[in-house]
Amino acid sequence: MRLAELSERSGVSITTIKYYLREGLLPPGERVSATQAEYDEEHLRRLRLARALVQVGRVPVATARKVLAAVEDESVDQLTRLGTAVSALPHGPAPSGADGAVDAARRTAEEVQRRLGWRPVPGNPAHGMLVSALATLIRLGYPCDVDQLLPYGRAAAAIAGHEIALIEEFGAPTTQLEAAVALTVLYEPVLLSLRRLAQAEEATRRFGTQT
Amino acid sequence: MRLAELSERSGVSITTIKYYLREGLLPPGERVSATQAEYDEEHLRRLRLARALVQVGRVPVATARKVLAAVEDESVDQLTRLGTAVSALPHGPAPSGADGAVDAARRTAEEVQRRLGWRPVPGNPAHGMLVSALATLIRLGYPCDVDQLLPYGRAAAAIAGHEIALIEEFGAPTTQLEAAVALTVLYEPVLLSLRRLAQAEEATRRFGTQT
DNA sequence: ATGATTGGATAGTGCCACTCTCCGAACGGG
DNA sequence: CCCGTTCGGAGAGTGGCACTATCCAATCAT
Repeated sequence: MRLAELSERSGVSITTIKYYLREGLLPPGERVSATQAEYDEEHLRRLRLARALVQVGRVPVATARKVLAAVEDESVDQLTRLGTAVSALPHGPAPSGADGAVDAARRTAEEVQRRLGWRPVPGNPAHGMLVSALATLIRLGYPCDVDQLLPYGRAAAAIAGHEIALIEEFGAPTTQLEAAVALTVLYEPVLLSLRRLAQAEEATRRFGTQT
Repeated sequence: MRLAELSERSGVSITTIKYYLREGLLPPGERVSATQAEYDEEHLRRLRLARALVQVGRVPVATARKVLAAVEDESVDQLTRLGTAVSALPHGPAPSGADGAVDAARRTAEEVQRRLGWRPVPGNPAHGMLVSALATLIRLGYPCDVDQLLPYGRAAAAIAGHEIALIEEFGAPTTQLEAAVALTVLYEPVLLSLRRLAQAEEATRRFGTQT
């Protein structure tokens, strides 16, 4: 198909697709002549995934390029590709450094992981994200001790189990990786909005009966 | 205290504090002379909360102003203030409109809430956020039927129950509202990073034994 | 008295996701 | 074969946003 059709079927404007091509989010189409290129269903899927990452997942364009590159890199094994792709996703700023709050947060984070029976993964950026968020809570004076966090951890474990099982159902390796990335990013707003809805439900149940 | 001390104790640069004052994130200090103003501990708390919302919660400055204004608006009752504050938080784009995916997403969202026993809250922006995210998943061809979503909903309910109970422990109404906003926003990265850590744990457990 | 500091206002910076505009080559109906 | 249309590509420009650099006059400390 041509650029115009790709644009129509994906709902992404032609100029934006050109921009994505320039930024490497999308591989170039198969050149059929000096000024014409042909795109296939694979391009359409990639474009939709890229669009979802950028718009829904708020992943910066440069980051999305790395993620998609890792998904397609067939030179390494599945688990490494998955790790590379997920590590490239945004994680917020790393903890500032020498700070009492950061030290306390780091200790809490490690204790939580130990209590949940998770093996520590030193290089995981999600760990830095957790420490940074906990340090902020501590600085604001809000409680975030281990007992507070365990319910979150158990909820996360339940969800993750579900997700990994779901991903296993996708056959081809690249399809699995695409699914892993898509589900990791796109279920974030689902989880957060369900949490807010649950909060609203619980708040009205406790604080008031009307409206 | 003076601006300089407020800056030092909060870790926010003087120019940024001035910017926040201009944007209404922080009430002006008490004018002690034509060119001097005095700030108190309340300003420090507000500043730290605003900073956390903007930096960690990625809340736009204009949005943070509305949220903080709702928290301090003592002219209405607690639950309304809470609703206003949380509604002002960012929710991503609303669903596009006339689209088969959006319709299916809306039906799924309502069914999930029904199955979880949550009363439908029509005006809640979190609902739009959920529908929008589900529509994106549907467009990408990933499963997000009711059975997939129920574990997320149950996890969200468990977490929300914990949080509302925690908020009730804060005495003063304004303090409670501040806590509600802070916990809603600042626990988001905590929850998401725990989910990613849980995914990593589960993935290594199933897909490989080393690294 | 006087140099430093303070609070306030205005304009500018840097980043980022697009988007506008132009170009020359190719397609295709007549 | 002709010519208006469409195509892909490339560089510069736009708008939004979170700051930030600079300046100014009043005031404080010595």
